[in-house]
Amino acid sequence: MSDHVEKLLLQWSDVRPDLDCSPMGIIGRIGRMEKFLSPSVEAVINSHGMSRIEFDLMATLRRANGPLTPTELYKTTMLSSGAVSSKLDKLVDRAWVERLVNEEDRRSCRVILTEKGIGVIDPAVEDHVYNQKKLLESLTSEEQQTLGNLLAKWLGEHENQL
Amino acid sequence: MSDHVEKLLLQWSDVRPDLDCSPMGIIGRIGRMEKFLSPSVEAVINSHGMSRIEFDLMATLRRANGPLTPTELYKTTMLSSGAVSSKLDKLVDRAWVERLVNEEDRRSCRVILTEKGIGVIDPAVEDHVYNQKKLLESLTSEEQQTLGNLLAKWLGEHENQL
DNA sequence: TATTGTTATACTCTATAACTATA
DNA sequence: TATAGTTATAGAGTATAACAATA
Repeated sequence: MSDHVEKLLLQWSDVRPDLDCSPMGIIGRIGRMEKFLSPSVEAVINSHGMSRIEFDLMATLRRANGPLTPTELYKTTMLSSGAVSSKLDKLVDRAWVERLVNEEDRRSCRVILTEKGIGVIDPAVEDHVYNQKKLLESLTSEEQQTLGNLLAKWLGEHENQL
Repeated sequence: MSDHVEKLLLQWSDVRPDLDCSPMGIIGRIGRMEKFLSPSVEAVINSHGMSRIEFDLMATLRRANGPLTPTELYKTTMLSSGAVSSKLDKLVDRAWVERLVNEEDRRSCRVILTEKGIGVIDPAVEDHVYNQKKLLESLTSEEQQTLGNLLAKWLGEHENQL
């Protein structure tokens, strides 16, 4: 069973035999796997009445198990500060999160999930994880382990370059 | 050296010990690796005076080594037909590609790279591949091989579900 | 009637920076 | 003067479907 990128590499070796295109084999496939995964992940999340970004914010708050500032939120989610602000507005509208005044530094605030918000994000995360599990079933659990470790190794070195 | 997703999994196991979040370890990392790779890939491509989408279209034409219809282009690049149409307009403006009339089916056309276009895409691809190679250097060539094979296996089964 | 490609629309996301209120 | 967060703006991409020309 060959994939799209394999055909692409064959074409390149015909047209530009002087070029070693093997790095495309990995980076091209990472991008392609992302493109295949996204619609499924998005669909599950949307079925819980939220966008993927809103899910990321709520899930970040949930697993932090306590208040976070908008700055902490945009740094861990890799979003811009502006994006976090406007998304928080919409989550506050739905009473899924609250902004608490920070008495120690009144420029800042602390964002928390409401009880209602926890009631929304918990089943969403459960569905999300179940969906992810199904999506990976075409690899054995050993292959999944290996894949996860290789990605973790790469990320460990690149994230720490920041 | 631990990565961001590992910390995230630890947090989940604290807050929701009932949930097996290990699938996040792979899908989360795929998305995160993509987010780290993109800016670098984009920067190299932009330095050749084109957007990533324009690069994808030009590279697709280059390795096809002959004319393609807009339909073939949007299917292989996973873009919408509308996106391809408007991007082709801009590439035609720069005289990097041409639309040839298809005498056999006058609804359709055949898109080709001009000599000028080939002169632009070839060095861009060379730079792109070199950049990708550098980006992967934190993995050994054996690890790269394993990673590519695992991704290819997953994609081979999912792409063929279409 | 179906298909190819183009065009138009509205929507989302992004990046940037101006702005406010505090420190 | 610097920082935290909000707000406003413009640009790029996407999805959708209406549309014209042709089959």
